[in-house]
Amino acid sequence: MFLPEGVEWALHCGWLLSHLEPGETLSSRRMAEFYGLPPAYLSKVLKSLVRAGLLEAVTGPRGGFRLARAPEEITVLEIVEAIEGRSPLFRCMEIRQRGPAPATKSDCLRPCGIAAVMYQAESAWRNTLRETTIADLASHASSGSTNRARGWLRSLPER
Amino acid sequence: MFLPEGVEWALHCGWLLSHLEPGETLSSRRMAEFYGLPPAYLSKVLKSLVRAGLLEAVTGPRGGFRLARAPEEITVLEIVEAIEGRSPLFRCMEIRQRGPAPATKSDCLRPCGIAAVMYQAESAWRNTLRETTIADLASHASSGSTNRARGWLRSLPER
DNA sequence: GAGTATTTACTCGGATACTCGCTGTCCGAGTAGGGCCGG
DNA sequence: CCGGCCCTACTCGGACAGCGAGTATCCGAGTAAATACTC
Repeated sequence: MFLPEGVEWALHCGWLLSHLEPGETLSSRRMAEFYGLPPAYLSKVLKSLVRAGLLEAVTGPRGGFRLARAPEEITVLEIVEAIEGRSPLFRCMEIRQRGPAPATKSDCLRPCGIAAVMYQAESAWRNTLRETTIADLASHASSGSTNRARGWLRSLPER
Repeated sequence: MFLPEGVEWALHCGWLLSHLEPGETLSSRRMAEFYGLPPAYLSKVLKSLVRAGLLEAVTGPRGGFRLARAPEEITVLEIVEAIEGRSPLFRCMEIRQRGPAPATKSDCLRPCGIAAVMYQAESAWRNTLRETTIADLASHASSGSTNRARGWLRSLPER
């Protein structure tokens, strides 16, 4: 059971978009080229980010995507949830209520110990992802990676 | 993207097996009956736990499963990994090495910031699951649940 | 030369196939106990 | 009544279908810029 591959793509693209000048956009086609990804599917992934309000899309020539907010205001968790969905990793099916000796209604007011542990672990996972923003990714990236991205962006046909 | 449903089943069955007397076993059929689960598929799930060394299986009449270790020595994480696999939730495809401006070998000695965050979050998730054992689940369970399980176990045809 | 209508090329957006893993099921090998037969 | 043999019933174990989410792709609507034409 893996996270969708699009999550990784979305995070990398978010990082790349944070290196644009204000107001500038970058097309899905360019990003797919930079990372060697299938353009059509990447477009689908980025569309999810637009729906979630994390990216803004500009149609037409010289159009593309840009961050809808400042990089400091976009967390890794938001991007993950935009692609993967807000549904919990662990879904309690309440099997304790089934069978010949089902749990009573009063017992089920609180989640069972198993669900509690799973929810707690998932909360730890989400909290870690929430503590990192796109800006953090950019500031902690190696200078080599940053220079490569900026250089490639400048090499694109201007305007 | 959900965790396999078998994870929940395995955890509940582990909890139930911890209520057996030493040396006693409980068949897959009985457990499926108790939780209202498809017997064949539950058997498949429990088989994974045997492969992982968490459960012991006894074939033949009056056979079944029992915990391979003391409940205090079996963590929730071990059960999850036995079903779901030891592979990480996030799998870095190293897309930074692809495209027209690939990352250099020296840059890739360390994981990129994105992979680092994902691994850190996953580590937090696993650590939480590792801190809880089957014995903890049993001790924190409501008295109602415990009594229901014990009572049902005693109601089974003896020997 | 300047303004304008047209063409063009490029973008995102939604609707449509394909693949693989989780879900679900089945039947076979093996065993422990119970029953039957003989002494 | 007692011992041994056989048989049955029940268990786990591995191999075989079905479905849904993720993967991948295509074409259409819309737009901004560049172009060509007219005045």
